[in-house]
Amino acid sequence: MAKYKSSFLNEAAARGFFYQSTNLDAMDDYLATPGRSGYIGFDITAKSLHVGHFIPIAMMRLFQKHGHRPIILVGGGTTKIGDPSFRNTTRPILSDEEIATNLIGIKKCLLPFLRFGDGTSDAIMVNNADWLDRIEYIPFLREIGKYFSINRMIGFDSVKTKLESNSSLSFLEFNYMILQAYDFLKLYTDKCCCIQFGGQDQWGNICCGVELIKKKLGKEVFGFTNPLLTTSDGKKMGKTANGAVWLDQELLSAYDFWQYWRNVNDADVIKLMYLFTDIEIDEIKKMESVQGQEINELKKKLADEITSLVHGKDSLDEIHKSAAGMFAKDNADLGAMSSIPRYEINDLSKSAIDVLVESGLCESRGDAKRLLRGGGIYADDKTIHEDYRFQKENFKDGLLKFSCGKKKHILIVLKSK
RNA sequence: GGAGGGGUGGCCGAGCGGUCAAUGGCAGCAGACUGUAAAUCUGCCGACGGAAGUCUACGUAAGUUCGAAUCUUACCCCCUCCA
Repeated sequence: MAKYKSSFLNEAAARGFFYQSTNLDAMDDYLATPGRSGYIGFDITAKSLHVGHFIPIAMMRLFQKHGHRPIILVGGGTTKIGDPSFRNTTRPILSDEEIATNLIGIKKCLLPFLRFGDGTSDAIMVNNADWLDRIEYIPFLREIGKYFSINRMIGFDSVKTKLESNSSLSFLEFNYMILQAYDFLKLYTDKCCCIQFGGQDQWGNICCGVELIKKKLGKEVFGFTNPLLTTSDGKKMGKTANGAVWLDQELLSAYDFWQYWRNVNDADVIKLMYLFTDIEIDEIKKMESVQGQEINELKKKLADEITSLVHGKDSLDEIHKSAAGMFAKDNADLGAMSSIPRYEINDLSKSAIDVLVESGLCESRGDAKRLLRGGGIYADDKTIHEDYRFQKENFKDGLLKFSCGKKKHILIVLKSK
């Protein structure tokens, strides 16, 4: 039944992580023995990872689960250049300080997913600034640059797209793939790392590394890419009203994180179960037949699984309480909903508009007015208008639920003077 | 270095002296329908103001005009071709 000799590949393929790879048979043989090393690179352009990074992370987790050693390469060096692949805008170049701060945040994001340490399958983290920062131009060109064919490089889709889109590709950016290839070479020689993982957009860059090692050392190493994480209607996943779905609690609360998964498209639920939960494959298979409204239960399960992985199991209880209170409208206990943002007022004469703007529920006064006129603002689930006045008797235990649309809520706290 | 084409709101993309806060599309937000889903339909979509209106915006800076996103000049940036 098993398609591959390697248990890792079997599970990775079954769960939907496989997009394409170099010499699959040889890689399968290689991975059939535990204790192998594979790496994934992250650019450190922000201080947290987000859902866009989730597939590679989940896959490294799987890699580790099957007894291999994940190497997380952070691009302290390459972030100073910016990967131009498939992008039409040049990435902003970050300062050394920003990169250093981001590095810490990223490590923090990875801790729940991977076991770091010194054992054979323990993850390690390396920073390519350690070698890239010290490169000397002429020796580098002579030792590495000579293996790259410009003719070939401009043929890569990642580059071609950029060239055809009427945007310029600077020589700086053009070097990105060479440096990434060099990373692979470096990890191969230093850490005996024979596999590079990445998103499908990294294919060109990954192949460069595989080829470099082949040409320079005559050794075969492997590349493996994941499909891009998209929703069933073809959009990129990972955006909420507030922006990206960050893994860092400070950038996105556990409650909002849970809500994100609770609200995914019906058609994506099963796919996400396979990719991001630890639920056994056979068990997920049984869920595939669930239809209609029942899917909501699966979504809750999905949200629970992923949230407890990222933010800890303990966060769930509180999230469930808040969610039930906000959506089931039983208004049981506003006081218990600590996941819902609060905003204090001490003056009942304050206008609804002021509160909406100051609490962050609306972006500007104009925005607040538009929503009020359009009937999109609710106090205690009843539509309110611009002339709304706060009244003491509307507060329950000093709390009043204020909502923008059906999903964004805050609790107004009445502070008695 | 030379010749030509361009830089417009989150993105794409019209406009080419007044009626332009700027057509249209995408994205976004809200409403209806639902299941805290999708699709669909409706409305909104620079800021401030109750409103009249005011301010800020069409690469940057000066200028011509009663009046400029639209014309002129300089500068910056991008693209294409030539060197």
